[in-house]
Amino acid sequence: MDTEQTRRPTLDTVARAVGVSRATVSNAYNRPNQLSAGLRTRILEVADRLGYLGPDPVARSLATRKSAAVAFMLRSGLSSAFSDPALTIMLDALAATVDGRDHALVLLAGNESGGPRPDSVARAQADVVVAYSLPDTAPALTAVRQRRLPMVVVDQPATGGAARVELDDFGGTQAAGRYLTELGHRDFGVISLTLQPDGRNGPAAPERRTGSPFRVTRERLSGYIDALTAVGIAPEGVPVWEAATSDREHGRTAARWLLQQNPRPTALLCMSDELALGALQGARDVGLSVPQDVSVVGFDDTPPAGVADPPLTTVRQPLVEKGRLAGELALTLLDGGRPSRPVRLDVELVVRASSAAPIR
Amino acid sequence: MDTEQTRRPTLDTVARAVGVSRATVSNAYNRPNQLSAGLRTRILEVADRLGYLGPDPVARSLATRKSAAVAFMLRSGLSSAFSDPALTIMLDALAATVDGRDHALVLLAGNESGGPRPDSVARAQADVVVAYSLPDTAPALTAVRQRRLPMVVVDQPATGGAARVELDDFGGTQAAGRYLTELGHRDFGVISLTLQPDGRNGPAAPERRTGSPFRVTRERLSGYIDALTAVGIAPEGVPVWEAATSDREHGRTAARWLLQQNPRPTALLCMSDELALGALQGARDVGLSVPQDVSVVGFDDTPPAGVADPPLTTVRQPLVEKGRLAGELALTLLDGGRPSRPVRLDVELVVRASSAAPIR
DNA sequence: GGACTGTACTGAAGCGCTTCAGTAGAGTCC
DNA sequence: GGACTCTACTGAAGCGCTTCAGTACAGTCC
Repeated sequence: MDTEQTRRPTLDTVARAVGVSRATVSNAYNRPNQLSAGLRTRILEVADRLGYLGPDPVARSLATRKSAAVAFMLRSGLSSAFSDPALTIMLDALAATVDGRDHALVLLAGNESGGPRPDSVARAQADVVVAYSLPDTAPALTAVRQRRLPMVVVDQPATGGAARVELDDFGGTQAAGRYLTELGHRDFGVISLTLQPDGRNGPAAPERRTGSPFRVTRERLSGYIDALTAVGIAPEGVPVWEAATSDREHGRTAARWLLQQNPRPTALLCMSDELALGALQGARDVGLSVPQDVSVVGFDDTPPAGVADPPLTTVRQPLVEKGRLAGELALTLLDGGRPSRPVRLDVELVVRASSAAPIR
Repeated sequence: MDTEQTRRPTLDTVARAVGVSRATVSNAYNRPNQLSAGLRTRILEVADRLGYLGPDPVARSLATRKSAAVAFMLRSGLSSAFSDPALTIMLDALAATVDGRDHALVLLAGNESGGPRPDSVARAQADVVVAYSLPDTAPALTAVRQRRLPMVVVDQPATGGAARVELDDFGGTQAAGRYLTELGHRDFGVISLTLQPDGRNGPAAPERRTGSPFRVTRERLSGYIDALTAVGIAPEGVPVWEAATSDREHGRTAARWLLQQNPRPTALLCMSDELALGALQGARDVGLSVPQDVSVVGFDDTPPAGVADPPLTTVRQPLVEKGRLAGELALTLLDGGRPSRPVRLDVELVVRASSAAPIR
């Protein structure tokens, strides 16, 4: 007898209590115009009295094949969503766009392989997924495709009908590189984002630099290299440090190593502001001053770049715009819209005090 | 005929193809030891060939009543999770703790009422929920209780068996206030976090200051007031500005108004670093310098506080520890553990250059 | 060689909901 | 007053999976 008390009420409980069919109770919640206002009120009252909270989300999802959530696939741990400024700003804009759509945001953590495990994708309850800067080879991408979930990809090549927003990464680093060569720099060091999805951290031999599955890394590297070869610098001679993650600690380590090379670089080309900010510290560690002894350029133009000491010369990318666009594309797909042509965003070189002509 | 081709394969499809029962296919995925290794391999092969991705997450959730997700209830929009430094740092630590548990993180956006709408809570697919600094009266809390989901609350009173982690907010602001009175300050202005859940922004009359449903605001205000009354200052005479959200823009506006009051405060007591950072700018706006003309203290000790100009005197709270603890409590509840006694974290006054004795 | 024990697998009953094709009955129309 | 249309509601078939109580059968034991 008492078991009815302890079990959570369901549609059925309410239907029985009111003396109508289950379908009618369902309609009371989902299609108010399918029943008389009076009955509806009565149903809702009884439901309330019984402590029934409305249709169970999971059961509803099963029946409707919708889950009212947007999934976001991260390249690494959940934590990166809250600690990497470039990602945070983008997610912020994405969230703000998707907000008010009554969809929750599901964050899918990635691991070393670059992106979430396929089974956590298979398991995720979402109607649309946004992938951000995963390696082209990420198993997670295949999993999404197999589930036939609509997807928008950011900063990576589109695969099989995904909507895409991307950046002129190449143009950005090329501009930064050219700016430095024009200042007269000839000895460079590169602090790179991950080149290969094996979590390595350290100097990257030339073999490792080609065919990176990370579009962003690939493009940014090509842009820098392009600018250097344009003035006759041989790419193989340029030392590259590959940072396992984009944070200051890795940038610092990288800079310390690069500034020990011979010839010592007079300019450090970084692939993110966080790395560049770390490089600033690294230079200080080895007793060099920026920009007198060494110039440092970053990428992203996140807020810390502007207030760094010295303020960072960097390539500005429209992070907010990127997030907003990704959000809008996700909403379009959610409504059954077809993915439009890839959207490409422009970048802009922002010159500040961390760069100067080399001392002859 | 062809419809079989276009429909997504299910457990049944695979079972039929292999010629075994559905239960056996289910076992192949969930309880490998319940069938022979050979059969299992065969099933997995066929599944793979058919493009079957493994049990559908929603159906599985319905059958098991588990969803492999942790929900986080935000007081305001999704976006605050990525833009408020104090929140970001805590979430980062929480995420890092929960990570590797194969649970996704579901972010539930709040609205003006303070926290998510009850129906979005009712709809959320999660096994445990973490509530952060919601008003005591938040409908979302009731909804969680009705769903009988385990909950851990952070920075708010526990209700009905929730696990809790909280801060010595009172002690923190009391210490900050006392420090300033000891320096000789007697004229104060307070920049407060939201007092009442109606989204108001502006000067807060004394009626509005009592009985705030926000524990954090309540405690921090009491701490400040306590320190002031201790030296004979009447609380009603202290101007308080209530900021609708904790960001710099609001802090700036608040400071401009407070510094126009008569007598002009010689110290601004802020309830967050973001507000204090804005107050720094606000003081500058009206031609006052910090700390010569006016002292400013914050709360949180987020990274920007340390690098502000001038660096901010503030109350440090262990944000990382807070997030980590919340994560661990969530994991405990997830495993069916009972909530332990509330955990209370200590704070510490960090004196930097934004505060000084008033000029006589 | 009969009783017992595993092992490997199956059938069927849910999990809680949505939705579609109806049906009953009241109202409208000429 | 018969044909038609609405409105308000119901019955039942899923959605795709897990799980529990079996069953069948081979192996072990004395």
